[in-house]
Amino acid sequence: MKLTSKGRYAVMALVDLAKFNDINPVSLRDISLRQGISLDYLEQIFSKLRKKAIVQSVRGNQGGYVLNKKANEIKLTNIFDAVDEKVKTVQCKKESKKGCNGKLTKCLTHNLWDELENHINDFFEKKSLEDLIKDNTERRI
Amino acid sequence: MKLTSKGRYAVMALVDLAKFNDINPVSLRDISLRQGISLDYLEQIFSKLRKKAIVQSVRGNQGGYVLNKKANEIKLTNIFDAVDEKVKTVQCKKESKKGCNGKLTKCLTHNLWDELENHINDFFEKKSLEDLIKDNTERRI
DNA sequence: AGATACTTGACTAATTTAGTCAGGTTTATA
DNA sequence: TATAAACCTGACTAAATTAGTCAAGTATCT
Repeated sequence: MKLTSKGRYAVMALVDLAKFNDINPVSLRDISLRQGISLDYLEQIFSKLRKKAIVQSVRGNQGGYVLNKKANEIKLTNIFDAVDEKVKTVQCKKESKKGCNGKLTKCLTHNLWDELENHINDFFEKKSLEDLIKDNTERRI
Repeated sequence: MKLTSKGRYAVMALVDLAKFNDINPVSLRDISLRQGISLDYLEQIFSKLRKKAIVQSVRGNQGGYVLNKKANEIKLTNIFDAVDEKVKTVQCKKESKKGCNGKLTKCLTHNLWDELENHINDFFEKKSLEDLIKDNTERRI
């Protein structure tokens, strides 16, 4: 059970963006340097974030990205959703009609995995970008 | 972020085992048939469970496996630990001395991933095999 | 015009997963 | 004591996923 770096990077990059988001847009190049994430990879990630209206791009010289909403309105759920980071505990959900493992009944542990998914998603729905920034400035080393 | 089938199967198999665990040990063959999990794969999984003293094996004809503790003493944590299903949110933990991403400071979101790991592990520590069986018999279809 | 920055899509190496396969050993029971 | 049921072990592998890289643009500010 692990988090992929795409999801992790997306969050890291947005925290960075939110922190340095004053008058000027923040360039991916800067984020790349500060966070140690490849520029090409960041571009892929931000393309997705833009499509989901989490950030806005500013083209041209001195361009970059800006948050498209207030930091307290951006939840982890939104970010993970944008970059296709999903919580998957089990396959059997998709084949909705049938039960699990091709049987007619629900598998013995079906409810458990549902609970687990909800438990994790709860966490993602409660945390906003604002929380993360606060957390970070308060506890800086 | 997804659960691997090794972890999922381990839990399914143990619930099955606990359910059919009366006088006789339960054979992997039966579990394999009931749960639709390959026998060879089950053997790998049970070998690990046995090494961690979660189950006990009974050899010979009419042999099989038996729980080695009471169902309420076996937590999901124990099971996942036995089969190396780990919750990993980030790599940077291992290189304990240094910060994250090879930098000197903690990465911006370090605390977040710690919290997430704890949040998930909490769930695993609270759920016991007994809970799962109860859950299952109560809500059977 | 030129620099800077975003945009898109194809491609790929490495890793992980989810098993399979082969060849054992042990032991209850007939 | 034969034998079948069941466990035990380790090596192997195909498929999927991840974590990017690479190339070739397009847009826009100065």
